[in-house]
Order: sequence, then structure tokens, then C-alpha cells
Amino acid sequence: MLSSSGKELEAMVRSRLFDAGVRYTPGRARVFRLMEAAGGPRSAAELHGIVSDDLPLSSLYRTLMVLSETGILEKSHGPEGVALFELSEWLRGHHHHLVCVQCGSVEDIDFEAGDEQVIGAVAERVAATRGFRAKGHRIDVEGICGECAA
Amino acid sequence: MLSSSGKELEAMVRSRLFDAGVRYTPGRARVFRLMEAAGGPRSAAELHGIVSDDLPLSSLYRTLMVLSETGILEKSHGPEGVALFELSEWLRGHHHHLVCVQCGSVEDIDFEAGDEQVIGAVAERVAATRGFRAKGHRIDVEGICGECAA
DNA sequence: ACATATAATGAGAATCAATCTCATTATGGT
DNA sequence: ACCATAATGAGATTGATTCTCATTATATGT
Repeated sequence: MLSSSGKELEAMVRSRLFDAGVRYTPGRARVFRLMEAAGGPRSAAELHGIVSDDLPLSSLYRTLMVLSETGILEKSHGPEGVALFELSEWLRGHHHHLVCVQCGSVEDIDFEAGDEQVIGAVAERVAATRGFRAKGHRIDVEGICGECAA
Repeated sequence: MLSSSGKELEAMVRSRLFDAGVRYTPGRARVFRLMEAAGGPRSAAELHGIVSDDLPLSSLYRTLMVLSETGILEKSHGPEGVALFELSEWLRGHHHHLVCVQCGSVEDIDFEAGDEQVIGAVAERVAATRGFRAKGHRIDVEGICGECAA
């Protein structure tokens, strides 16, 4: 679940960009709102499909890069290797992904606090045995979605 | 940990390829052994660096594709989006990854059976609430490796 | 063993997402 | 309003990956 309402989020973004010396321009606001509305990671192509004819791909890519570099967005990669973007955790809240191995769809999921706590502890313990200092974890639950099972 | 010795694994690969009507050629054996020796996911470029001057990139890519399609290898993607390959779980055993967010290195890690069982249960439960039938899960523990911390 | 059909290989061309370049336009601070 | 700086758009460029096609190797039936 989103930890804050749209207005609050926008203020947080605005201030983080300001701190980084980066302007909150209409184009960036537009991309941010697209990402806020998305229920999971989205590719540049998907986003471009939505705003189709009036946001150049090069600008979209640059905006996604800027927002990633400033920590507004996080970048990952789908099964075909295309870059996927989503709001970062400090805006969106910690969550994981439910991936349909059939159709490739990805949905955000939230684990219960207790589960999250257990998993975090395991991750830290295992990391320590290899000399790693654990910072976080990323879980993809793979399965067949309702659509594909039907 | 690897679930079987090299000879056994090779026999399993051989038979799986045979069933798929695909030959176990010297080139494929070579790539398979490279992957067996690797301690984590590897990119085509990394593999090509090892065998450098005598395995064409196009052949390497094709071999990786064939081995992925036949289920010998699994394909994923690193932070920069480049394709990474590793032995699939039925050969390698179920495991997860320890990712250094600093240098990008990736190491295989095995969770304890008990932990694995707990996490699997959580995954199934959460998936069910969304109408997904969970098939498995994939965990990246992110942190700073010993090298980078030093 | 031989011939033949089929699969695998290598070299280079083609593809496509992603990034870069650079000229133009917008913005914030004075 | 001016100026320095940042952002944008269009198109060229890059780089990993895949495709094409001619050549070579392998398996199978006789």
C-alpha cells in the first residue's frame, strides 16, 4: 500500500529533487504521476504507449534516468531484459512482486509485518556468514495468475 | 551447494538434451562446464572473456539460448540489464543471490531448510490472496560485500 | 563403410532498447 | 529584463543480442 497520499508524495519528490539541484518540471511531474498510478513496474515503452504522441522517447528515457538517479524511481529488469521503473521504497513503501511466469505480468504485493521481519532476519543472518552487510532484500514470487489459470 | 557431482550432472544434461532432440556437442559441453564452475550468474561477455579467442560470440549466444530453452540454464538480468545465465535449479539446487550494491558482484547462497520452508509458506499464502498459484520464489539479498566494505 | 538428411557452427549483418549529441527553449536568481 | 544554467526534442549512435546463410559435423538407414 502507498504510505502517503498523492499530494504528500509530490511534496516529498519536489523536495528531494530540490535538494539534488534538479527542477520539478511539468514533464517530470507527468512521469511521476504516471508511475504513481501504476500498480507495478513499467517499461519505457509501456509508459510511452500511455502518453503516446506527445512525449518524445528520448525525453521520457532521460526523465526516467534523472528520476532514478535522484532516488525517486528504482530500475529493475523484466524477463526479456527491458528496463522497468517503479516508485522507490521510501515513497511507495517496502513491497515485493508477484510475477506470472505465463503472461509476464507483475503486481506489487505487501507482506505482513511479521513475515517481513522474519525474512529480514534470515537475510541478515545468511549475508553475515559471507561477510556481507545486508541492506535489504528483493523477492519475486513466481506463479500463475488468475487470468492464465482460467 | 551442488546437489550432484560433475559426472552425474553431465549425465542429467545429456539425457535432458537427448529428450529434447538436441545434441550434446563439444561446444555445448564446454559452455555447460563453464557454468558448472561458476559460483553465480554469468554474462555472455564474462564467459567469452574466459574462453576468449576460440569461441565466437554468436555461437556462445546461441548455445546459451539452446541451453536455456531446454531448461539446462536459467536466464536473468543484472542491474545493467545484461543477460546472466546460471545452472537451473533442478541441476544446481534451490538457492538465492547475494548482490553487492556497490560493485555489482553476485554470489549464490543457500538458505537453511527451515528458513526456506517458512518463506515458501509465506509466498504461497500471499500469492493465494491475489488469485495466484505460487510456483516458486526468487530472493536477492542486497548489501555491501566484504571487498567493498573494507 | 557410404550416402544422405538433418543439426550445429561461424562470420557478419541486422535489430532494438537505451544513451548520447547538440541546437533550441525554458527557468530561476539577480 | 538579463544572464547563466538547466531542460527539452530530434535524430544519430551505441552495444548487447539475435538473425541469416553458407559451411561443416553428426546421426541414421542401407
